[in-house]
Amino acid sequence: MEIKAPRGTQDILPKEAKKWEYVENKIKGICEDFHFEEIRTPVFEHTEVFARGVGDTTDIVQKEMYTFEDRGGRSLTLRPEGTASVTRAFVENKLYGDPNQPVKLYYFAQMFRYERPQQGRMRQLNQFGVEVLGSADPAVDAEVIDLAMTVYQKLGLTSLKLVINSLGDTESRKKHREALINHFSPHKEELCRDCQTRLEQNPMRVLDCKTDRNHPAMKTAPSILDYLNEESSNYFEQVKEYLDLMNISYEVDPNLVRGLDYYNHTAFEIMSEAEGFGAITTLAGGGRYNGLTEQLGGPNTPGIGFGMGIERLLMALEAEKVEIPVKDELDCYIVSLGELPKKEAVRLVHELRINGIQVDQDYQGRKIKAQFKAADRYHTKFVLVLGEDELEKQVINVKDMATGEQIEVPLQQLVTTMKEKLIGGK
RNA sequence: GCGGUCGUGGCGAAGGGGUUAACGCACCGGAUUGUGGCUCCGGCACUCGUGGGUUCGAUUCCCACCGAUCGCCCCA
Repeated sequence: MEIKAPRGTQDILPKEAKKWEYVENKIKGICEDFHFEEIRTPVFEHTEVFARGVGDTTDIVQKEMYTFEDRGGRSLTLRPEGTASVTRAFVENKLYGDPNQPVKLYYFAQMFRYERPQQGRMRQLNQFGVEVLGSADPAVDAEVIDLAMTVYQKLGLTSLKLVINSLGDTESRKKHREALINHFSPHKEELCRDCQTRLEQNPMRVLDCKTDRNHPAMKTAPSILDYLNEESSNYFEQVKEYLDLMNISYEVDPNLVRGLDYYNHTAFEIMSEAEGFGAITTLAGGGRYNGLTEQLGGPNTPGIGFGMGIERLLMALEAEKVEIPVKDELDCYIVSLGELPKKEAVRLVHELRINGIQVDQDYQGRKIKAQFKAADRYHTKFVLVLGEDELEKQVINVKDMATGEQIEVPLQQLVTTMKEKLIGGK
């Protein structure tokens, strides 16, 4: 075993890929119901898109990016998340000028983060995400949260927890920041090393530190909710009101901070509470980012979105033992015996297929018994047996694998007969 | 980036310094000149993760590396 997939990457084999396909289709249908449209952006961007967008002090930018130089000396980065890319595309393509506002977008995309892999944490991961740009209506915040919750619920998950918080606007955050620094500075030496640097760079993130969660200063730390100015506070109240109207239950956690710099106002996270889910519980996270378009050189446009891990979604479905319906059947399989019948089989397979009938045949030189076994493994509905005798009579034996019944059909009528049988059987 | 556990055929899994590496599943062939799901018989590991060391001899002992897995940090 010499060549292996790079660390933190995985192959999605057909059996698993069917589940992905099911989940993706289901989600796309929900996006259509919510009137979101798909956007596809490049896998890599200029590094500054993320450095400026996501924020220099974040873990993602500081230690998790796949950054490389291309042959022209440009610094490029494989996207670690979706919001910065979509916002860049929004600005670059002047979607703010589109008469249809807000612009409601969704994406399925691979993300890349250089981390130590473990279950539910890959270096190449898949996210579904949405971004709404161009509206500062709190009903949009509620809509976006509703979309995420709807996805999980329609897929069959029940053990979910929605946690929300408000990070306030710039003014509120500034005041809160000062309060935090004043509050924690006397205890600085007692905090963990990470928190000591966080205190300087992004004091808010001290709040969701797990190492220091039991430090007495944590409990008395100033809550952002007490520092929201009237506008921010009203905004948050309205978001909650809309959630209430839709009967979406949530928990307010003033320590929910989110790791990325661009967030303000609404922040939220959806977690799984399913048994046996391991250490990782976050299924999706998102929030509002009203200043981001400006940082990426566009006009000031409000935005909100979330990212949802597909790997984790599938894990959650498994943890809750939700059955994913996958098709594992084959309409027809031609068993041929001998040289001439094999030639005729090749022709027949082609003919059936161009008539929209699913069919396969043996390519391993198997004996008849083994061909039947193969057909059985494929869960074939009808096996079509063609030997020298049939060929001479210009007929083929059609065997219904469920009942064991076998009938003789003239080759010329095979397509029509099979069409009838398959439509009737569905 | 840090710590624990692990690495034998396609899969699951025994073994243990000595030369033929159990067993089960799957697969292929036969019993049944051309018909699946049962039964029986037979076949199926030039590198026991990779590299180095100890030894007359290593898959088995030691070291390093790689990978997987669980946890920490952080997040999707």
